[in-house]
Amino acid sequence: MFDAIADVTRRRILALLVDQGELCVCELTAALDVIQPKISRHLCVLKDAGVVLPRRDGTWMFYRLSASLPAWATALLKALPDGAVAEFKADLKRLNVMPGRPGRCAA
Amino acid sequence: MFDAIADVTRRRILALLVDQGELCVCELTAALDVIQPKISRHLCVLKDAGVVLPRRDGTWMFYRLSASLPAWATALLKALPDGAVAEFKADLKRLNVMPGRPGRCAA
DNA sequence: TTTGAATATATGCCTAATCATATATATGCG
DNA sequence: CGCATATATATGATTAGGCATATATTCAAA
Repeated sequence: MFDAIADVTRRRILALLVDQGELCVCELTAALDVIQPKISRHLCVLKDAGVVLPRRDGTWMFYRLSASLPAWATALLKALPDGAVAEFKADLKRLNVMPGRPGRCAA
Repeated sequence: MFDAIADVTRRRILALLVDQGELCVCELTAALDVIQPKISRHLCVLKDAGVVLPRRDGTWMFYRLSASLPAWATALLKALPDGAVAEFKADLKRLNVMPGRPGRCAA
């Protein structure tokens, strides 16, 4: 968990997931404005740490926060969008103006 | 703050400070059973990050948690001794059997 | 059905940078 | 002097980053 939140890019991803619930790689790529392999790598770290869970929907890979986390970790994650991640507002803005955002087909 | 808790040794120090309130370098050295320069270095990181505050009492340098921290940070720190830092119990045990522990002279 | 293209995502490979650590030395206090 | 603490330098290990490429899924066409 501590490794998961040790990196700025991962904290930006987590802040968006706390706020949005579930996002795919291309949405995170657009929101953070960083190249796709970088997003994929950090998502892999978060997945291996058990912090996020993947879900495939056709071509897209959606990631969401894991439900089974210690209370202190959940509390910390919830604090990320509220001031603990400086880039959050800008990231959310880019996400909302992103063209061609995939629709959700519940699993 | 995230840098501060990114390292295991620093988390062990913080867990002890949460539990004990204030400790000097030699106490932390004995409790964690690591060499003194390593403790000093990590305390310097924590001090520069504004997480701990130093106090000199004669030969000893005491460190305590900073009072002005965001709520989420305080909540996180409080969680450290309770399961988030695996070595906490052993560290506390070594602290309590340490010989020649300095007495406190309130500043 | 098979072939091919387009999109989305993951992964090797390499470089650069960051970070923790150890040894040794220096400073400060009694 | 002695004890407690800090710092300087060098080294090793981990890690993020970019680029290119590989895999996977879908859809369209023959």
